[in-house]
Amino acid sequence: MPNYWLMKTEPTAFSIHDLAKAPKKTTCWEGVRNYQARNMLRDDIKKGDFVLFYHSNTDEVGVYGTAIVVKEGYPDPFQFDKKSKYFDDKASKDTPRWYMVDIKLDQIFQSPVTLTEMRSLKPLSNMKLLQKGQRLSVQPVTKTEWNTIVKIGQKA
DNA sequence: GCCAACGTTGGC
DNA sequence: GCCAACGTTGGC
Repeated sequence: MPNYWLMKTEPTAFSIHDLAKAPKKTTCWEGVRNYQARNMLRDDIKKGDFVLFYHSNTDEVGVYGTAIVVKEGYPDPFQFDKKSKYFDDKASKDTPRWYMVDIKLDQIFQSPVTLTEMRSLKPLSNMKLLQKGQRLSVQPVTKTEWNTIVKIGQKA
């Protein structure tokens, strides 16, 4: 049984359209530097799991499409790269601190399911994303939440 | 650009 | 282990 997740990105840094243009429409999800999110990337997110692709910090905030996990948690190499902004001198190859997964584009929605719209939907009333102060860039999503959003995204 | 909410750091 | 200071996230 696959699980469902939501991943946030700032589209100025990496958007779903960038993912569409990437080789094999696949990218590694580097740069997550939060322990809770790290634990999910390392332990919980499995190959074949589904991802809601969310744009934050933009004019129209919301879910822009879906992706599939094609590679499970492995050490984020940028933590070892002194030139990277994600470099972490407390991490070593023997004891990596940060992890990432690879995801592949599934579909881009006809039009995004906006945060405003999501707030108005009953089945999403308990969704983590909509709770106050929720900043996690990787979050679990229930199957119901997934189905609700994807249905609207596809229809729109 | 503002600012509330949250996470991390570091002195004690 | 406490907590103030600081940095970051992210909606608006």
